[in-house]
Amino acid sequence: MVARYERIADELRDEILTGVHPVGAQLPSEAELAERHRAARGTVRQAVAVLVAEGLVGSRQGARRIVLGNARSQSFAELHSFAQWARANGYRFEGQVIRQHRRPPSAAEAARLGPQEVLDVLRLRSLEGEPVLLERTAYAHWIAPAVEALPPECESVTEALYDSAGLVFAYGEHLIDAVSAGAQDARLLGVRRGSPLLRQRRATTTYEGRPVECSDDRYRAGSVAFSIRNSLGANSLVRRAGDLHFGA
Amino acid sequence: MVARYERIADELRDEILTGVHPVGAQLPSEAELAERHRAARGTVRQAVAVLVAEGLVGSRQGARRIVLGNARSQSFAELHSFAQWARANGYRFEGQVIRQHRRPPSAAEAARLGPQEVLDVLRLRSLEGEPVLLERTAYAHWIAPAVEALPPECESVTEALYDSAGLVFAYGEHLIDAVSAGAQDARLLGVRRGSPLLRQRRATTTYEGRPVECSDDRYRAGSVAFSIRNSLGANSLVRRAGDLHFGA
DNA sequence: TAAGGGAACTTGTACAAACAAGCGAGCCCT
DNA sequence: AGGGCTCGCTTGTTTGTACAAGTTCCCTTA
Repeated sequence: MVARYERIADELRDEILTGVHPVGAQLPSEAELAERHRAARGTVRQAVAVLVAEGLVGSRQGARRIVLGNARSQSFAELHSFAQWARANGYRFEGQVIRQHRRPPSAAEAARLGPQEVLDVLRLRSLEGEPVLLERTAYAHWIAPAVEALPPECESVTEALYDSAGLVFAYGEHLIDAVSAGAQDARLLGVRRGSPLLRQRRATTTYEGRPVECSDDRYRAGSVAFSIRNSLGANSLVRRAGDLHFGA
Repeated sequence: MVARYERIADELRDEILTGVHPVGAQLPSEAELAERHRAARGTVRQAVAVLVAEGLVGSRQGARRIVLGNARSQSFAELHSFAQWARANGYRFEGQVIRQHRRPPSAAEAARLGPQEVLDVLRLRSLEGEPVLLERTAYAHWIAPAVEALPPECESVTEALYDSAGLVFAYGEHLIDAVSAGAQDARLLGVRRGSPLLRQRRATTTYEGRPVECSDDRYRAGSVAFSIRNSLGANSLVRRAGDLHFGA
């Protein structure tokens, strides 16, 4: 059962994406949309709130809402899972475990995942036949057995863990910066040592807030970019000081 | 006049940040919060929705809400304006225009800003005395005079343009990736040619959706990172294919 | 002609009520 | 002891109403 406001949001998003409401144009008023869909104004407001949160629509008191963009914004899953993102965009991709072993957690990992041993996995992923992403992931102790049971060439770890252990990645925190390729990075990604990599460090938890993994993912420069739309009202991406001068 | 739900949100956020509700703990139920603040349930829902959007709180049907994090998330302005971000975080910073001239727009710029001449500004910014950020910004024709009127060592362009022209940057689209430093980048930022830079390309518009600027900002590696919190429900940061194989 | 003052429209905030849906704990039965 | 079930609690969805606040545009007035 899909909620009413979601169906209205889907329909509106579709109209934006197909150009019925081009970029810069005004959206119908809430009253108009409410009548068209035979819904209460509150329901319509929830629907457009979805589009505002996606950055497709701009909204301010007193003025009609306007269309800001017409690019589909992807889901949490696609941000979180390389495989789901690549599949949703129709890319050819592979994955391969290079190394996998248990070890004591680092200080930073212990703070997030707890003091028990973590499962350290080094995974190389390729897009359109070329190596693109190197993942260094530390899995929490309690999920380690399920990860070890996966085949080394497993396409989507996220989906496999859901199927085998019922695990759902629900919340994530991501830190994005640029680093230069180390010796191992360079060898596995097929770039020169010192060449730029886009790094995404992330920590994810289950619905209950239980920590699942910490990861250091490094993308070959030029292979992927992260995109965000924001507005004065609300945004969640923030700039943070790195550790150049500030020792964090 | 601050909205009721915002005051409730502020109070709740404060309780989370000060540890009254530690990470992993349950938040009071909506009914409880409603009674405590003598507000309707809907108003309380609006308040917690703010915190959910900030990534501080996780929410799912049937279960009590839980605290996910306790780091303050910054505002749109701080993401958009280097000066406002640096000031809010108590850093020492400077800015200096290196070069400034009018020129015809590139194809990409013309698509966003229109066919008229743009004002191209090259600006170097430093943090704690070290050069950290190189901004290459193209301002739309209509705002160019106001930008040219600014002093070359202007600290905050965003604020100066608000004061002088009443300009408000309201919506932005950002694309984040890693590139290697070119000759000019290297010289001005004081790094070796080819060393990694974190690049943020952005396009911003006014409230009315009128394009203001396109910019290519390059941060020295290690100086800043971008941070995002997201959840299965909603997120706006997405991964995008770069132009390595896909010619975008 | 230009400035000023509304009036109509549109979005934002707040309240109240009802039902749906999911979670968790405790209870009962085997 | 363990498994299954029910019941109460909690969050999600929807409707309706009322007023506040900001925008837009037209019309009046100087």
